[in-house]
Amino acid sequence: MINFALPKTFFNMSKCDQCIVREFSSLKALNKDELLKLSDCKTSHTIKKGEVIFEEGENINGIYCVKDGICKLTKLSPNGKDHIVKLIKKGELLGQRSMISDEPVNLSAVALEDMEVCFIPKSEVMGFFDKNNQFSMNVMKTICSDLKDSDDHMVSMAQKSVKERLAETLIYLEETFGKNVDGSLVIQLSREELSGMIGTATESCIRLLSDFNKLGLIELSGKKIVLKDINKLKKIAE
Amino acid sequence: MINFALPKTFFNMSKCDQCIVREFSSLKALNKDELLKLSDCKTSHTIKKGEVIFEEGENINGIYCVKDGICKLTKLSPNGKDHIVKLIKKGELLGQRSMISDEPVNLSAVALEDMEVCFIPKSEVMGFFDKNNQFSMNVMKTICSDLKDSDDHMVSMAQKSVKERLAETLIYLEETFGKNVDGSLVIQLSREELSGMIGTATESCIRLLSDFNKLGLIELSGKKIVLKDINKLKKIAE
DNA sequence: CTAAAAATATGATAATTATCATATAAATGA
DNA sequence: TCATTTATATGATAATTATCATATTTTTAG
Repeated sequence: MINFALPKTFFNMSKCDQCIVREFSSLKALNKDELLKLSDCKTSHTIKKGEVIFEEGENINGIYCVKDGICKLTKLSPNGKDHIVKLIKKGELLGQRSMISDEPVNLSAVALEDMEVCFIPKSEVMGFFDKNNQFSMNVMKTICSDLKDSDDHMVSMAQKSVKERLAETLIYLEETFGKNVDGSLVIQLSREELSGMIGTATESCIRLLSDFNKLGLIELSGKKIVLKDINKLKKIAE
Repeated sequence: MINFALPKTFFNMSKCDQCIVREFSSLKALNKDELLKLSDCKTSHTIKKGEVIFEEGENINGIYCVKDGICKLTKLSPNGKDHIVKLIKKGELLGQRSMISDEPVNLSAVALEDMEVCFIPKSEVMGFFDKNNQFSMNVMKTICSDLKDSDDHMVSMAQKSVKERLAETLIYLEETFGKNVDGSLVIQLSREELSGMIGTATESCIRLLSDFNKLGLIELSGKKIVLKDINKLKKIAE
């Protein structure tokens, strides 16, 4: 997305019907009138890398539409570590479950890159829910998909070794977020974050990355990770 | 529930508006007319302990309402072990996610006790969906609750030790399914099943149960497990 | 640009967990 | 009933993973 660094006021004025990422989410079911209403009530926000969009336990009273950038959804475990439950990229919505359950969010959202997000108040979304069947069906399908992913993920966490989980996660990152021209993963997580995704100590994660590197499965240069042998990685991940 | 071992035909005739477990599920939103329609199209089934209701990958084309008994929802991991993702008791519905996503089920359902279940065809449920807003909202909230549970569960699996997970699971079993007059857990899982819930080798699970027993946290007698010191167990589970 | 802080890396060691072997107890079926 | 299978239990050992210590590299702030 080209951003000419327009002043925030203008950005706030931007119309949802011209927003391309809308097409990637449940919002694609909204008609012109609904989109106009949406434009009026939404607020746009710039989030800097590392900033928190919302925190576990908070009442956010609406949903966020990610216009640009990537964020992590984390949950603090009693052992003091943040587990990364999910990564969210542009086009996706945040806070749907919380809104429907009428509960505080159970995950924190933290920007991994600079982000542009729009906040849509609950009242507005619930209105679409009542009147637009396709919209509510879309939301429902998204949450169902999240549930399936989460169940699958749970089984991986419970049944696979750390090595298997690391291989699986590296493949997931490449498949979901792609690679740069030099072949390196577009999404750059710190070793600590990667550990927080696979559920392991940071040192163990670093050690396994070194092993993969020595075995020629990946290539490490600074923060960059290149997957060199996806087939072998897939075999490890099973 | 008292069951006089009525012939199956009579059982099939039973009316949904007189079914008490309906009140525990999303179906409570249905009105009299809808319940009559439901009675006509549902089929009732007796499932013996150990029998499979549906299997991962199957297209079930409807949902099951659990009238009596408990079943496990499992997913086969590449390591050959069945992971128990969730336990389902009477009053709950099965197969909602699959129906909404219009996908095969991603979990298998196996009876842990003799069960009575009713099958409701997809066409019927989807009709309620369109016409009864409260019903679809109930389903949505159930799935949202499942998603939250699954995310929480995922973090436990990823971040907690086997000992912590075992303590957590024992408490969950007592809180969810209750205890007998002698104080033992109502739900009786084999050691292998318990291992499949916490994601560990059966021997490790047995060993930890022995440890808990020796520490006076639980009492083992045959298949029976009595939680003797819930506070300490909770502390272990964190 | 440089000092300080943070992230990454690796070694040494301890703790956890899995695996294999084997014994005992319980459940099942003819 | 008894034999046979299956489940539970425990020991010995190996493999995995975490923890602590300490370099080294990279990033950040002044």
